[in-house]
Amino acid sequence: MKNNKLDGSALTDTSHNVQHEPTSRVGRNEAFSIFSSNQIGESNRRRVLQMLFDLGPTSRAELARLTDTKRTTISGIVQPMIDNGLLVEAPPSKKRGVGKPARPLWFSDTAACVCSVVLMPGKIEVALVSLVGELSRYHAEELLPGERSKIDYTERLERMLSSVLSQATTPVLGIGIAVGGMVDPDEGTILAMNLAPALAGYKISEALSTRFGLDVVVDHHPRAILMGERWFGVGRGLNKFAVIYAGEVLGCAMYLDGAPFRGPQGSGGELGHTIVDRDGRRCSCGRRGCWETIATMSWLRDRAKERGLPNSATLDVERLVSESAEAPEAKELLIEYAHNLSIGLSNLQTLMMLDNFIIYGGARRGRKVLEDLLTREMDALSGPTNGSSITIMTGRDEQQITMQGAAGLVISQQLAINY
Amino acid sequence: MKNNKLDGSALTDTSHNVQHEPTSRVGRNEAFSIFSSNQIGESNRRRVLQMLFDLGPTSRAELARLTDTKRTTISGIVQPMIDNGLLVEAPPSKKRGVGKPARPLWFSDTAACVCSVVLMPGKIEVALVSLVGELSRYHAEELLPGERSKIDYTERLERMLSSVLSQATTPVLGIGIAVGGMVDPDEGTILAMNLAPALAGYKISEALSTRFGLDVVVDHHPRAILMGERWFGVGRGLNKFAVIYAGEVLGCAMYLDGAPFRGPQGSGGELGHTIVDRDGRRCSCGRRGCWETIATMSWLRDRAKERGLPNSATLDVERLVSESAEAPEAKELLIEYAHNLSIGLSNLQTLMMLDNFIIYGGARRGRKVLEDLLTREMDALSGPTNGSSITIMTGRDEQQITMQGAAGLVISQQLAINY
DNA sequence: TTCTTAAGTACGTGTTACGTACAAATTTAA
DNA sequence: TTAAATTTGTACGTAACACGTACTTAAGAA
Repeated sequence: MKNNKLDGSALTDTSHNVQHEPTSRVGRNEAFSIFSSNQIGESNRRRVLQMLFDLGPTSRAELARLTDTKRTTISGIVQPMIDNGLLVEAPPSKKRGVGKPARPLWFSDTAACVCSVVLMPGKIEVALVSLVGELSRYHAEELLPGERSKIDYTERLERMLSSVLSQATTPVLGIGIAVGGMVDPDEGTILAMNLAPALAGYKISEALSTRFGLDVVVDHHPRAILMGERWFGVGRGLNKFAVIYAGEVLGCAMYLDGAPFRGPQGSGGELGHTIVDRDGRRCSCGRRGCWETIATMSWLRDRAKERGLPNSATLDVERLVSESAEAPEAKELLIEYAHNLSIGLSNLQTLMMLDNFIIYGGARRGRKVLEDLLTREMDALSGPTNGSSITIMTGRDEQQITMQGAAGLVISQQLAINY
Repeated sequence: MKNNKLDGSALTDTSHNVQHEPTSRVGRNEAFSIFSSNQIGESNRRRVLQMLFDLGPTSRAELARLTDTKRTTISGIVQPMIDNGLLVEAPPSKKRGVGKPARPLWFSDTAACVCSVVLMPGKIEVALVSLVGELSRYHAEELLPGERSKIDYTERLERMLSSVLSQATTPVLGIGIAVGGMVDPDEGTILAMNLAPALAGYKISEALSTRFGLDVVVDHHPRAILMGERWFGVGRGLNKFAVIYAGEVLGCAMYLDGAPFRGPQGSGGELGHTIVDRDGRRCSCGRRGCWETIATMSWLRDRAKERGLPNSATLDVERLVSESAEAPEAKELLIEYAHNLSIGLSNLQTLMMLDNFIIYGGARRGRKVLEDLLTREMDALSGPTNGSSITIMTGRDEQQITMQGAAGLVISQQLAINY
């Protein structure tokens, strides 16, 4: 078993990156359970690590205050982690008051890392991500349409992983995989992948965990972005926010009550296929008037063409924004796009009381202008009755956050508080 | 402190129903927390009680198997509860195999009860509900439109409570209140109540817990029904289901991941005001095309009038169903109603992967016929791709389930697993 | 220099579930 | 009728853990 005490003891295990028995996945809705005294320690270790992630470098005394426990309790929890090299004592903070200066604790640079994979129909990316979110050993390969058999993917993926893992200078906590398709995170299986049908049914977790002896966690692309924001982005410390992927399709992932929302077989959060236009156009899913029928990039281009905008076939949100400064027709279309996007966001807000949204996908290129428009449209929809302030944020570098998110999947599993 | 050990020790407290310090409400998303050994016991006691609620009478050995613990552990947890009279050993079950016969444990009839209140604009209901869901000492009073000042409500409520509480023959665990209006369950405050504006801002929890020395839990009507179904109805043991109140308004309450969904200030689940008809009619909330604009009773009557159905002004779903057997126009309207209802349900299913729905409100009177129509419409919307089977159930006696649900609010709070 | 304040540590205590061994109650088979 | 098998429930010592008190260390303030 690797690192199953979460005190960093695995860090002194020199046999890392070779055959191990991966820790078992424990879901949130296990059958009935009873705590044992042994589990207390495990649970509390996880809680402390989660706090550190959420808060940044924090002293023992501060942790004790926040948890309403004694300093001695925190010391007892973190000391083995320090001894094992997972945590280090940072130098005392500059602004000091009276009394002995606190020594903030933080993750050691050399403590551990996660191996991240982004698996897309035409591209495989692999890298190492440190516990502070830094990428290294990044490597990417493209797969041409002619070379997308199952064996093409698996051989290449395993070769890339071997290469990157062998370059790791710190222990690897696990392999996190973001997939551009449908996956079952519980089973670790790829269910379907557009443009790469050969991968349907691929038991990627089992295959790679057997091959490399590491925990393997899989999830789909929007949820990986969600975890990236949660661990290393603006979602750090937030217990409730959503990532909206607004591009050629409309994806959504939600962080609710301190945990990512996952339905059975990783489903759920299909905001793009909720009905917002009862008598609207037929959607690819068979329903009528799904959100996807009125707020995707292809809708935008179609609409631009209808309205006679120039170069509508290659229109993207960035260009639409810049053109909207001059051309009233472009501005009208931009507003309509924002309005249609805001309908989905508003429904999510009305139903789940989510009020922090991070925008990815093609809409991300609308940046501040689209943010402001969306905020205005949302306020108009919610009305003044709803006092809660809605925050719309534009995502950062999508490639980086996805890699970090794949790492976040592993971190989340390791820190998951199951009992 | 009353019953804060949850082992039934309060049951031997002869001073029940008088001044006590109510236990503090602990939310789910507390700040960071650390377990102590003492809290383990509390947590495990709650888990065992929750199991018993969910499973019905169950022996120690069975509980031990289900929790993957030793029988001795379960014995240690339940013995004080038996000693204190909360639980009793039922006679051995009839169907026996080899070995010593098991003694199922179950709640004692005389163990405890909850005082339930249903507070509606024109009506106050009070009763006692036993831990097995039986109502007693039911008492209701109506308030005429002329007598709805705040003092009218509070005096009458306190008098009714005094009367019913004094008739309790078993200790009262707390007072659960279902309110036909907007409430803030965290603060225990009534935010707004249609037709009874005087009650806005009434700190009902504080007032009653001071007056009667009992824990007071408040929530709104749909969530009370949700809890009624969870503890005493078809939702027993379910971790994921929704209650839909489809009447003059459209309400919704969700049980997700083993807990009722509550947004800040008790908000959330406002499915009725999600947009399903982008260019539809203006809703009372200011938005356009909310679900409420196409699936309420008043929509049904308006539509019946438009279609020239007889006695449309007094139409209800029961009559529509019976008329639809003969009159094609009635049948068409019924189908349209079912379709419009199913849009909201379908969106909930698509987004949150909910697939168990319990229908209350006027739509409840459609019973089997409407259930079947809704199931068919939902299947049509989801398409054959979605293999998950959706279950639509018609609620039972709304008055009874609401009282039981108000009791369930208290039970949930007492059993809440916060750590 | 001395006092005050705060951070971190050493060690004994109480709560808890666990493990082993045992008593009790019933069915099955000789 | 009797003995073995099987299952339920209990007694008691063990180990893990957070807690509480008292202590040491390191800084600023008087």
